[in-house]
Amino acid sequence: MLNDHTWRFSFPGLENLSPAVSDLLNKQAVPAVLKKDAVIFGPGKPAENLLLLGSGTVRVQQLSESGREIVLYRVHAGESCVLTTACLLAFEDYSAEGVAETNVEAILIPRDTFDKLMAVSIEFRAFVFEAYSKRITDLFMVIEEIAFKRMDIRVAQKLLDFQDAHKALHVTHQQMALELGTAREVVSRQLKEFERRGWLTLSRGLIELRDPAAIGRLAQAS
Amino acid sequence: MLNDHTWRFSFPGLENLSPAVSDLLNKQAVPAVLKKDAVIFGPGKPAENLLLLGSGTVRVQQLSESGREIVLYRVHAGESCVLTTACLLAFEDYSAEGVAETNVEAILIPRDTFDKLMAVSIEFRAFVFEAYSKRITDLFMVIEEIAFKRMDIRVAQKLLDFQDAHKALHVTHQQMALELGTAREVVSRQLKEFERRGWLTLSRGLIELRDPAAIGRLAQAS
DNA sequence: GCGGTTCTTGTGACAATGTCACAGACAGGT
DNA sequence: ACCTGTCTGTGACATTGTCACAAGAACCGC
Repeated sequence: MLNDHTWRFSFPGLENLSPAVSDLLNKQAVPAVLKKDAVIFGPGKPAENLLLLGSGTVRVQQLSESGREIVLYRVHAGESCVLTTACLLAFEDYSAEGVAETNVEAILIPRDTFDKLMAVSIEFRAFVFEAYSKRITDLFMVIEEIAFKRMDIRVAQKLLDFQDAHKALHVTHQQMALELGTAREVVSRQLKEFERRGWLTLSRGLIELRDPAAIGRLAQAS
Repeated sequence: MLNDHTWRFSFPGLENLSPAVSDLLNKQAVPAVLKKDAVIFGPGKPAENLLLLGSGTVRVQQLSESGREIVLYRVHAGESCVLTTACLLAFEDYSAEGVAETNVEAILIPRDTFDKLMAVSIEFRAFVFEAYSKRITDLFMVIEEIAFKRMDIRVAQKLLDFQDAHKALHVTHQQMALELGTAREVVSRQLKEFERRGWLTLSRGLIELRDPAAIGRLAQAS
């Protein structure tokens, strides 16, 4: 599916390119496949290409010295991973990394092609700037959450966000803690408290929501 | 100083523009002066221009519903404030705002001139992308700090960062708390503890460092 | 099955941080 | 001096983070 030029239909932001630009993109872009859990960029791994995701998701997370982590945001199909070009281009050492959360089909755009596209296409520029804006607002939201929001509310929100079609979550407490940037014990305690209230039931690697409405009411609380 | 075209010498990132590009910039850029404490952008204040700071600083901060705040980063002379164009261009409601921390001399670049410059100048593109990268890494560092670092260490670091030539800080505890995204009482307690150890002396609106070396040792601690 | 191993979860004790309610201290104006 | 608003100090308590450790559950080889 990625070796012809149909892949670009996955990118709503790139629909209105002029034929010449479209052509350039088709000629220079390199399809690639990344395996689940591959580290796409990270401390000491400079990236040379802009990444466009055709399928799958990439998780961007921050590591701390003490071993704790927090998920900053996810890049989904149809979006570009601007960090690979911009953030890693020059700046000081920081410890964010990007990991393929599933198998990923992606398009690599080399640096000079990227630059050419920025020069010739207003649509491409809009596409890139939207990506940047989205990432920055994502980071703002993360900061707001960790700096100002109560942990029980954040746990409740994650439960609702991550539940599947059967109101269940196949995650460990440790994985929840990583999402929230806190310690596993904190998550365990909150979940246990929710279980005590009858809002959910816990088993190994599985959380089943029994009263999503109640959880939702907590998640709404200021 | 801003009504001729000498202002551009303040911007190291814009030194190597070609004459034609330089000319465009000189013709279209609009000098402006912003008073101290002016709100440059914020919730419900869309901005239409890219801002280049000739002098002064702009503080970008996040507000919470509960009234607490945190400083995200500062824009200094010679830098561009990318949020004014990109972040506010479309996205959902968030509550960051930019405030002139001093009187500010700035250059406004209208949206279409900005776009033109992005199209024609590789140097200008590099300038803009560096600005974006810097902001994103700034935000990463803020997240790392508030999520993973101990408060006593963060207070110690701020003391060293903000001290003047006489090892003193003319700030209130409330202002320190805003920098750190915490409550005033927490800062007061930490400072009192430092005073007890003989590291500094406290008086109303003034902190005088007595043993910066000791404070530095704490600031270094993992 | 059985023992060994690893991953996951539970828990208590304690430290660090955040919240709330006040009181007192200080500076400036009148 | 008095009033007023701002700034600082403090105790009590709630929430969150850290540490140490134990118990359960899944998995594997045998």
